[in-house]
Amino acid sequence: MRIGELSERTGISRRMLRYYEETGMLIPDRCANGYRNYGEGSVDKALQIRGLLETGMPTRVVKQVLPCLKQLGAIHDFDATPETLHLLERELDGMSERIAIMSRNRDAIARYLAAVHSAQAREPQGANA
DNA sequence: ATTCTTACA
DNA sequence: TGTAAGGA
Repeated sequence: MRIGELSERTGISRRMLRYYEETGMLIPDRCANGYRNYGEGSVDKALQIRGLLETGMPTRVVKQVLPCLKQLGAIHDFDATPETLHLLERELDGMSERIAIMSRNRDAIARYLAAVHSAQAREPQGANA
């Protein structure tokens, strides 16, 4: 399939799909006319890449770790290099740290919202902006 | 109509 | 990341 179809099927912009290729995370083959030609497996791969990227993992790491992951994010590669293993250990720490930060902000926002709701419940007339 | 590359905002 | 330019 060409880039347009993959984009529609994954919700990932054409721009980002080309970026995935540029960074070596998802490399399609080319048709005679120069158009990118993606295989069916590209749908899952693209989604997997986006998921990893959203955890804050840098593209260079995603590129290196992609062949060690399975569709849903489960590990299936038992012969990962020692370097990759170490890289993953560092990523795990980074992810934990980001999760901690997000948790703090989530709680802060939840408390703020609870306070607002509580105020509204007691002062229904509040005609603010 | 769709894609391609390069480059700028 | 989006968008524009200039081609195929």
